[in-house]
Amino acid sequence: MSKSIPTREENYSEWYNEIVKRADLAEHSAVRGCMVIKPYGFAIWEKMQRALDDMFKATGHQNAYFPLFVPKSYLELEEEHAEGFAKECAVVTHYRLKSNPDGKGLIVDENAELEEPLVVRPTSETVIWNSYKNWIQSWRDLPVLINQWANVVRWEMRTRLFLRTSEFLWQEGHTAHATEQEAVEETEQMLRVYADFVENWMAVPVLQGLKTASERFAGAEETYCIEALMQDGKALQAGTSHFLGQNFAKSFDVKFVNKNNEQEYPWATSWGVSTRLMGALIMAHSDDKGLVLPPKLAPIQVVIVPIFRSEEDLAKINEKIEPITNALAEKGISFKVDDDDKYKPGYKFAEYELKGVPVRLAIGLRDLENGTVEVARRDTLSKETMPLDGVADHIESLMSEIQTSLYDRAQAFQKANTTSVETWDEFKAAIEKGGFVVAHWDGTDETETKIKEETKATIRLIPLNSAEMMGKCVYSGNDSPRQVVFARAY
RNA sequence: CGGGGUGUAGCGCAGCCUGGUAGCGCGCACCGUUCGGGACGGUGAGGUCGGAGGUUCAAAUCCUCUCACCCCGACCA
Repeated sequence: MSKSIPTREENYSEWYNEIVKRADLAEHSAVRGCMVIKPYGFAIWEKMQRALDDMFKATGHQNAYFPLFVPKSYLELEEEHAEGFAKECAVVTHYRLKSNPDGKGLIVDENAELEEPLVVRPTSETVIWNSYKNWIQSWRDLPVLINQWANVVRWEMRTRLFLRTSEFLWQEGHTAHATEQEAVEETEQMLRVYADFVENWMAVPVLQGLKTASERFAGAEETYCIEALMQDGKALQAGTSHFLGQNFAKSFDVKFVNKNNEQEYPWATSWGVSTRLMGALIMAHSDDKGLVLPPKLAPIQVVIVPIFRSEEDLAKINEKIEPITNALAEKGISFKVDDDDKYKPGYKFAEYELKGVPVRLAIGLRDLENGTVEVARRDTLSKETMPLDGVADHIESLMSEIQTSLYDRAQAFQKANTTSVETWDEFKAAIEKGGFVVAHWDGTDETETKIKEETKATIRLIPLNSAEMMGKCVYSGNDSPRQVVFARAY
């Protein structure tokens, strides 16, 4: 194992790949486009899941589970949805193998073809609405507020660990409401939940807004999104929340009887975030020494490295460590004492920096004499020696300080890399430089496409609640009612 | 799917051009000395050379096919 990883400056994507590998987050599997999430990486995902799940429950949702397989005929029912996902579906056509009569191994049993092919879910709107048909009859059955944690498959041409894999883990919320207004409110509420999570747990600031028609989820009336800015100046869609109108209700013939005994189609939403958030987390905070994790999502918040020569030294040091770990445990702060004698302290320091552990304590014989301990912060790489007394309290406040500091740093970066432009030349220069570019757009697909072709920049979002501000489209010069946010994106 | 590249020990690589007993560094195991920013010495284990087929007395090396991964594009959370 070489000591250093490429710097962000040298090669950003290689830096990213190395962090994922070296911090033990994930690795490529033998299956094309799929990844193995390793225990340390999965521990972070589990923390994300826990926080999000609590937030979903707090907003009245319940978890359920729907099948992995979607009958092809279901997928076909909502036309735009079908068209949007058709190109990337894995399809199951047979249900049995048999031994190869011409040699060794197994072959598909041609006598075991399914009457109807099953699609491995790229998303679950269709199976779920097929169930909702039975669940929803009266206005009293509404709203239906369901979430599921699941894996989905989208057969991607080019994959990157966490950012885009053929199979990925996510949650998908699927709700049904009696009125359009209620569904829109749900859509917006869940977007705020996502923004809250990403900002307050991941310490990554996001922009919130609406997607343009071309970027909209297949089958949605409106797609809301949160967008985060990565350190290389590219945008990353971190979560989406869709207002689905009555499209799926109509396609699956789901109706309810309202208070006036009239048949109505319910209004739908769906919303999701995925293991892609892991990519956002990595790219938002990490540095050339490795991963940097916000305390709220770090599997190990504090690592304690005793510095010792003999077993006797270690025993003496452990006497001092024990009160600290007891106090940390009481405060609910996770820790690890690494007294492995195989590696030297310097090696351990580098290793835990690579893994992004927010705080490191080092304590040796010198400290025993002085009644001190060395406290190091991963985010600033700063160290201080402080008295043993009160160190747990200090760590507790460090946790929130680091959490806040990471957010502030990311927000300052976002601010510094958001440019407002008026002219096409300014626009091209700003896109080339990277970051979010705020500009007027005439609202046409044609202009959006032209801009994408010429600069590779896409409209990341139309900011929510932005005041009308007349101007001229940066590309066409036509009238534009408001500014939108452009960027090159992942 | 197009263009470029890479597959040889757990990891990183040399060897291939010019066919002839498979090597180096790191890691791993054991022993000793070390231990406050990636320690050192000694001994040792570990490889159907990505896979299949072909040429040849002989293939990591030459030929064909195939699979996987990486980088750059088109598609996408």
